[in-house]
Amino acid sequence: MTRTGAGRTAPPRPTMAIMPLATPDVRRHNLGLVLGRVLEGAGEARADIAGATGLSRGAVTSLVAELIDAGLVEESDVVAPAGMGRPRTALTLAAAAPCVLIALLDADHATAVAGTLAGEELARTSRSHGRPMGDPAAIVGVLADALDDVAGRMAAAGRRIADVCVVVWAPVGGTPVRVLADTDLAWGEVDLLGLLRTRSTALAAFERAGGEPRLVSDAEVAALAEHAAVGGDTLLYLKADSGIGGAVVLAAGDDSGARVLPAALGHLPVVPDGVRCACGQHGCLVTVAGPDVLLARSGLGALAADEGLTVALEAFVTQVRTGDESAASVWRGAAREIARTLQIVALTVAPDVIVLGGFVAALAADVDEMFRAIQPRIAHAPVLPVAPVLGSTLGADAALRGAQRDARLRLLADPLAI
Amino acid sequence: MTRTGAGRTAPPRPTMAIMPLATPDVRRHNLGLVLGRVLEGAGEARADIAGATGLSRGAVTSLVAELIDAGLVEESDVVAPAGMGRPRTALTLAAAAPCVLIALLDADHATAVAGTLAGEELARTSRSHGRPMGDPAAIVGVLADALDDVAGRMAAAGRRIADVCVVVWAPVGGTPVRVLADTDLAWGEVDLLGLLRTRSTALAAFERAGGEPRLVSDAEVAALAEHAAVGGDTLLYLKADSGIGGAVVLAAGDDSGARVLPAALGHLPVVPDGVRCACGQHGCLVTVAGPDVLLARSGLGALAADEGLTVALEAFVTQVRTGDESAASVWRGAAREIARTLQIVALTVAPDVIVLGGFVAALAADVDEMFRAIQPRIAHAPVLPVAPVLGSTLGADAALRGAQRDARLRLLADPLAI
DNA sequence: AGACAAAGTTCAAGACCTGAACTATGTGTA
DNA sequence: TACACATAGTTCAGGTCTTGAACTTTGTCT
Repeated sequence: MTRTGAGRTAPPRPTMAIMPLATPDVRRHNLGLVLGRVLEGAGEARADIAGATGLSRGAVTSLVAELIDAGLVEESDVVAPAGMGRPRTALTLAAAAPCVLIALLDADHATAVAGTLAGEELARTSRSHGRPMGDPAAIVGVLADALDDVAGRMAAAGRRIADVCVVVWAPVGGTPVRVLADTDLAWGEVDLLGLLRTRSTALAAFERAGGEPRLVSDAEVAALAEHAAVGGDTLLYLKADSGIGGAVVLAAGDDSGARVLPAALGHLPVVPDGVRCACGQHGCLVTVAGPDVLLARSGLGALAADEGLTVALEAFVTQVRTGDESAASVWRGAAREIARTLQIVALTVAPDVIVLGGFVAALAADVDEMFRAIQPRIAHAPVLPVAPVLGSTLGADAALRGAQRDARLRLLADPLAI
Repeated sequence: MTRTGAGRTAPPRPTMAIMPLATPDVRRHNLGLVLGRVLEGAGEARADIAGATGLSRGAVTSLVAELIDAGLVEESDVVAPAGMGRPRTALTLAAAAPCVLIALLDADHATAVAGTLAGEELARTSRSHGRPMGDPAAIVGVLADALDDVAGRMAAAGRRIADVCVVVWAPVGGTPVRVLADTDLAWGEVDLLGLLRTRSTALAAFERAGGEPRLVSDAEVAALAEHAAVGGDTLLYLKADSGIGGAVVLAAGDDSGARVLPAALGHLPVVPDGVRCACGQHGCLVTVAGPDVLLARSGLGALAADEGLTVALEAFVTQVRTGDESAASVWRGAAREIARTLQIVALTVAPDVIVLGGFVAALAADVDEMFRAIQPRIAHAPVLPVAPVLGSTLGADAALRGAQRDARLRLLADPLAI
């Protein structure tokens, strides 16, 4: 043991980026506010927006006019059913408004989706990539094809591309951001955006035009989608598919200030001196509650090998829900460990809600029960309600919807830049 | 096990409090920006502020004039040593500017401190409260006396009170905020602000004047102070005095958007099926690394009973640092558990820095070493540097300084309301 | 004493929002 | 059919703020 005083040093202080505000910043903010209402509400009129945002009607008139000029908003032909007085003119996202591209890489598919700023899906291409272990290049080729296919259809429809977001089923980090050495996917550290840029003409064109594509992990955007769906200020998300991941969403009042912390929940060492994990630690959550472990213990390993993980996990869930005692017993053990993990994290971030995604969504009630059972006295204080553990209702599209939401929040910060 | 579908429901969605911006909001923001520079910099002139903030010199002139009118800023007589040209007129916080009151309750003292917005200490009163277990009312009386004493001195000096912040050595939460059932302090759930209001004329007067006193836990404000001192975007703070607490600071770019999550690190159940803890769980960190456990194991229990916890812990640290093998052995075990706890939390919030406060600050290098030793392969990816574990350099005043900083950040959001 | 340099002030111009007056466009009733 | 009424949307004067350039102030240097 060393006992030298300071020893190591802290990272450099980030430059105090405190910016002054001027009148144009007000305009930008309010434009985002108005456009957000147009996207959110189903055909709101100017008067509705004024009421909802607190802006004066005069200001809304001017802001909407600017958004219409920018080609983002249209006056809908459909005049809302009025009561008395002049009928309201419903506002909608312009039919030819720029779109958002999401490229998603999950356990066995490469999917590209184009959507409107409001989250409506315009086009989708999904291809099985066969999961060639250890070779990101092959997978990237499949993803690039899907992306270019969707981008081509958008070009044919006369839509510009406002944002590109690449979602990958693995942890992500660093600057510039890249896919990290992942123990589940068996990749090394990969500059996925860089690889994709060389294969996808659409991505290359987007970057040449000054766009800045983003790379995110599926857990963080899925958590964002769950937060939008279920609410709450602080949300803890745990997802189990072929591995276990998670994220914490902290919403600063409104959603636009939301911050997402990716959390490596699957590799939380919850069993001291437990089984050695591929990540190098001992007793990680995946070693006691990982999908492959559950399948092997409940005799579904062969099915997984034949039909794939997704099918096997569905079978497992069915067995548990139909009362198969063997499967139920395996699941009880796993649910206990998941509940313990959630408890540990809950003590450090105090979530208002906990959401389970992936195949555990259907079994969330069990985890909720166990989670409540292990609450310490201190957390039972009446003023601090225990967070409910909910099953995701978003299904497989959670990550996709979250990525779209993420793109939208980003673009609303400066609508005229779209 | 129940398997009913949804089962429980999520908490109500917070009302989307997205506010429109108008020109007065710009003014408020920029006033805070300028006042912040005056507080931060040592006698900066208008031109310096213009350069640092990006505001035009004309705007700074106007903003400073308004702050001077409000009695917050003064032109210092001390003209800075100039080179060429007209000498700069240094700006400082006004000599009679309103002050901030901090009332701090720790393991054995009740302390009240008055400070300027810049953090300079104006008055302090500290009294031993004898720690009468189970009786908050007696302690509150001592704290109220200290607070009123300091407030009286401020009144005599002609200072208004801009903010009152009560810091308590225990977890805090709920709405309205209160001290939670705490296992270390042996209190129940206490409306500390309410109790204090009935005993302290200063607090009652402050509230009558429209002020909103705050109640925070020492760990969260101490974490804020450490963050200000050491930097980084995400900071994980663990503090061990008579108990173990912690907090996570997330700075959204600049410091003013910082968010602090109180974390009950001492009650993280890190040893499954371990010793039963007073909180109701098993194997909490305090049961294996709590100060009283360490003292008992190293034969310092009697000293603690005689001379108090602080003295005994100092003795323990000295023994460890001077190579007493018994103490060192005890500490090695505790340091290992602390490092494991930090590792678990680090996997969920990915801090840039970890800071240890309390008596472990002096032994941080050991924890740092162990923390690095248990990093899994995945975290050794070159793009994700392992967070350094640093010992606090702020000492016993960390919570106090953090509370002052918290008050300042709050007041800078609307300087004219001061 | 006069040139020079930098700090600080003043003010016209422009960007925005508010609030009130005004116009547009329906429904309900006589 | 006509007229009152209610609600949506527009226009515009007034007020708040910042910018940027011209101007004043107050020193040092030659």
